[in-house]
Amino acid sequence: MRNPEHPDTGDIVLTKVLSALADPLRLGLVCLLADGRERQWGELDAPVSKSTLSHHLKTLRGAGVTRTREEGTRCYVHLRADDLESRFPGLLGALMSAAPDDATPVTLKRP
Amino acid sequence: MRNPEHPDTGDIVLTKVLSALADPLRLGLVCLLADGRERQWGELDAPVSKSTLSHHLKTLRGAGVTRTREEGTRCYVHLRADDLESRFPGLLGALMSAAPDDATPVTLKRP
DNA sequence: TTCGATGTTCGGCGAACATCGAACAAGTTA
DNA sequence: TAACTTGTTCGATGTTCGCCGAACATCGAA
Repeated sequence: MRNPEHPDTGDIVLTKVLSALADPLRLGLVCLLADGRERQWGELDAPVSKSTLSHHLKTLRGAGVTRTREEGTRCYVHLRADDLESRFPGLLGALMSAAPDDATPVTLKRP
Repeated sequence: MRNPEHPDTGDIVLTKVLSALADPLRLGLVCLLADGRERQWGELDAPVSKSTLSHHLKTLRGAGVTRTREEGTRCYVHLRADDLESRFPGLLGALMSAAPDDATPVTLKRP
């Protein structure tokens, strides 16, 4: 992730957001991040390989759903809740209240 | 459409709805239907072939977004707004307020 | 400087998808 | 009955997607 590409808030495209959230695993990631806390890659316990997880996080990032911050070799990710709320008012809340049923559960590795 | 398959309201899956709505053309169809009126297929003016339109409408139907009714050789389609609202409160409204920017415009033939 | 940890990118695979034209099925109408 | 209208289904084609392992790049620590 040499150049983490994050779309500006105004450039977030609805269909891309929907595509990003249409995958159960990515929806699970968003559910986990919905508490607003920033997480490090390594904390995330998802049932896919490292490279696949990287791809999914890239997809979320490219759609404007999450924002990634680098610190040394580590990456931290958090939900762009405020940006999404201002671009698509009410959408995130509506999704989160129904999402847990369909999302692939993503948890945190033991502290 | 020998057997129009419509999922029960309780069986509507969020990720399928999001997938269905992640396509600009299908989003455009939903925008057109958002006024709650029932439309006949022939009324829909979309920039794709007949068979492709049929496929898209089948996708929406299968996801539980629309409901199709047959009458003779004609088919009428309408948005399952109430069902979606009860299953995912607020979702449709949040989508519709931002959708027109990204959706492929679908209009009605000769008004 | 060498090693280990952390992510990214690449190549490849099978599955799913979007699209079209053509053929088909089922009613309506002449 | 024959012709027309309406929508579905069937191949075929090219694209995208999700997934993996392997190779690579980068940084911090020993």
